[in-house]
Amino acid sequence: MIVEAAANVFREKGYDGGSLDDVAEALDIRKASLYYYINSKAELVGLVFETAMDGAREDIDRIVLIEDPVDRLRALVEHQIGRVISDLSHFSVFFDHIGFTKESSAKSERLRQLERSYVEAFSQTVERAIAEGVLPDVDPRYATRAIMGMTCWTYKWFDHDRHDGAALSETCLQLLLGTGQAVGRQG
Amino acid sequence: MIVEAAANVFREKGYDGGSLDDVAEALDIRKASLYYYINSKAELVGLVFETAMDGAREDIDRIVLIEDPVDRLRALVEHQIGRVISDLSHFSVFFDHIGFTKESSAKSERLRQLERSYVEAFSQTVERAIAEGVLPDVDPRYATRAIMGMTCWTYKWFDHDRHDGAALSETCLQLLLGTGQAVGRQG
DNA sequence: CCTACCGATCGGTAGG
DNA sequence: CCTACCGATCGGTAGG
Repeated sequence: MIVEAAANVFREKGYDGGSLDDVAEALDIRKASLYYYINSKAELVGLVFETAMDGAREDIDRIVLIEDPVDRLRALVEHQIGRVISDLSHFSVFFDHIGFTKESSAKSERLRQLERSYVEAFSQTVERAIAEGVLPDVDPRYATRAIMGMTCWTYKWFDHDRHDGAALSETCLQLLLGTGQAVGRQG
Repeated sequence: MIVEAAANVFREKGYDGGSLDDVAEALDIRKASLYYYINSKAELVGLVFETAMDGAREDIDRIVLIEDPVDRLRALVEHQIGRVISDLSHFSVFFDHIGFTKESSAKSERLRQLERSYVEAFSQTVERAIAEGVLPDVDPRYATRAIMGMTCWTYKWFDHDRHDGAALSETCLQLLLGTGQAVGRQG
């Protein structure tokens, strides 16, 4: 698919560094032919964003409904990491090139809102975990960013041949929940 | 300084998206004049990397020497966050455009080694925290990445007008140490 | 989905 | 530090 090809190109070379010629070459067609499917390069990268977002949004609405606090936090971390590592190209483009769409078109405005509502749901889940005592009593704004960093950062280094997503999720959860023989934690 | 101007331009527009004309304009000179100071665009972005790295390296060598496990971990988190937020432009370029220097010149090889030894020192500090029981008994490789993500991710969202670096550091530490109240603060 | 092409912009150089 | 300029590449269009 054209969106997959674009995601791979933009991941390797960046949005500005990757050309439509590169995308076309990956599809074994000519650049001009791309315009049969898309109207502009900006629209193409918008489709990459959308693909990354749409999948992630499905999960989070379901996660919010989980009742057990630990299960809910676990689901949040596992799904964030799972989404990112199963779609490294899309998320690389999404994370490193958001804000490049200068135009405030209806499309990019919709994307920005999609992202906002995603962060909002993520944030609420963290807030509840704090209120329920599953996480320490910290500033929920910073805790949200910290946990997003912990999980999203994955796209910078994760390699499917060398790393294991489940083990990573487990590590993150243990760091957050403080389980294990942590000092001053029993009680 | 020319490196500061370049960092700002590359942060806002990316390495490929930001032109030498942009950098020159920020300095109120002509593009050709930049070549009195630099030999290429790649060299310029290399100088941006170097600036970000050199500062961070100073700290970490000192942090490794701290004896108290909690103090050492605290210093690691505080300095990582402190460096990133005091140099948002440089680190944005560093994190999002590393690997773009295709040439394996002596310079870029030196930079890659600088980065490797930095990650190595960071990693050792996390490993020791696990061994000493300050962090849960998790895979140190993933724990290193998780903590780097937690702290480095800051460059994506931190705004000096709206956020407080010290409060963020405190939140990260409490999440990691699992204490409701701050640990290791009083003497 | 193609060939052919355009205007704009880019990194970099000549020569002062 | 400047004016002037070059070759290459880019996103996008015409017309089929």
